[in-house]
Amino acid sequence: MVTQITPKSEDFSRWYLDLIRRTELADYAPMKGMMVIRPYGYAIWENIQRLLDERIKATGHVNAYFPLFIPESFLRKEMEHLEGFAPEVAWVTHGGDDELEERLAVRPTSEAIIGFMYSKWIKSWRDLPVLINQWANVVRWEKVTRPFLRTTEFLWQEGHTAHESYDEAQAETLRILDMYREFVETELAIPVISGRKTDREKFAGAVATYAIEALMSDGKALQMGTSHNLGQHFARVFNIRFEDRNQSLQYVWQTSWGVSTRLIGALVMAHGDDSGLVFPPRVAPLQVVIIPISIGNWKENVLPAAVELKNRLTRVGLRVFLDDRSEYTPGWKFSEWEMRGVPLRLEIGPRDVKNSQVVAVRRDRQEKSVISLDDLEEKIKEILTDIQASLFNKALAFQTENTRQASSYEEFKSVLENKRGFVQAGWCGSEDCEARIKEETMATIRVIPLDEEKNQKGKCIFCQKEARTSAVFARSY
RNA sequence: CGGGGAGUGGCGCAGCCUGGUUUAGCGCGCCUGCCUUGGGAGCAGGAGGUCGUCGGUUCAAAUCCGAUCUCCCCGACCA
Repeated sequence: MVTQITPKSEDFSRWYLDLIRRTELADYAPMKGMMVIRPYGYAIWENIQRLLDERIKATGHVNAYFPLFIPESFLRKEMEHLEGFAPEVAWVTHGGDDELEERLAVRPTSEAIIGFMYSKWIKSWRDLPVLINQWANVVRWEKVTRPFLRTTEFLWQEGHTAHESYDEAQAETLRILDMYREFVETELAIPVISGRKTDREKFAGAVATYAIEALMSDGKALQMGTSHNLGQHFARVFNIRFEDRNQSLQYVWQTSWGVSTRLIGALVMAHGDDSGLVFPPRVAPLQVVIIPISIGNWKENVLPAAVELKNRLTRVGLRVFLDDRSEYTPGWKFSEWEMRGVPLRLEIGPRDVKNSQVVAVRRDRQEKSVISLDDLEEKIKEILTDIQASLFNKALAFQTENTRQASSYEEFKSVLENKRGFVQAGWCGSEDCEARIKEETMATIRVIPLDEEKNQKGKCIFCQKEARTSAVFARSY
């Protein structure tokens, strides 16, 4: 028997942890909260990087790299920022045996060091906008960790931009938010809700934080990406000034934004099922696995056709693996690759060779179909496109089903207790109501949707006063 | 960081309460050979563990005591 994973329905959390290790996405490192992203998991990150980097560059940004260490005094310049991150900063106090004059923070995020450099680089309105992104690792000493969702060290991209005006910075903040939404929906096949964070939930040092939030299949929400309008907070403390078109000295307006390896955890939790992982073809480490049916002297009768199959598909740019290991039976391989979430499996045996065909089985629906070798490439691409779309549609249907309106606080509590999911309700805007709701239901305001106008406002779900806006609540990771 | 649970070959576990017949055991996996292969095959043989780590009690510690590291669950904090 093969090591089974805990069924998703039985214990979601254990299912998630079992699956990640069993499928070799990641493994625990011996230090608290740290993990190794193994090749199968890292391949997803590489796909995410490639597909997102294209978009970042297409919107005019360029990549650079800033230091891992940030002097303590830099972090102290923006107090709100420091207070927000202080509890989770790792400090370097020694270089070799010598104690440092000033402690260095291992970056929890790079606003401070980038702000310092921007003050050196920006002098004139002609230098603006500065649109820089970096792919990097950051460290946050979290108390509770979970592979991919929250680890002490994680990989991400962080964009840092500087602009002439508030309006321009705000436009950038929203442009990126929408870029993230489009990226996550198109490539990860995960539908999201875009919106603004409340002051309580916003980034330490930002004027406003926007986020995309998705629903995992256990009904809890996960923040998938954030985009911050930093206003002039960092510009003032790092003295990032430019002479504007009217020859007057101005502080720049900044933004910052990021997505992390957490997205890999989201893929697992949004699409996975009891048989294991289910990856959308666009980011799957492998898109097609070919399994030769090993009967008789299959190495002579079947294998050459399987190799040819692999070559044809590789030639058109697909990520293909031919599992020609003779020590495993076809049945074993079927289960194994299903667990690893490969979107499409092609079976080829003597029967298929004779008929110039392959048997295709899609992971999302476990459906078998026979494909003629004559129109192999087009057919496979077609199926992969369909899998990508149907995964998104399935997730969207789930999100729609699990997004509810609450008209009374009783209903609100009951939904969060029994069904979870997103709950839309009126909110008066008071932090007190927000805090009390969290205390009583464990739910937080995930976002205030961007298109507030369209939402029914009515009364605050908690205090019954006139609602200032509609908000989306959920229990979250 | 508080409350609870847990660390025993790669994985899942038993043994611990009541220290010594345990040469630390079982299932899966792994290695070798044969035989199989259209949904996780079978047989035979074999390798692999100073019981998380450090210290203490004892003639004797996987077992009792202390510390520490790590993981999991529930809270407080967070991409």
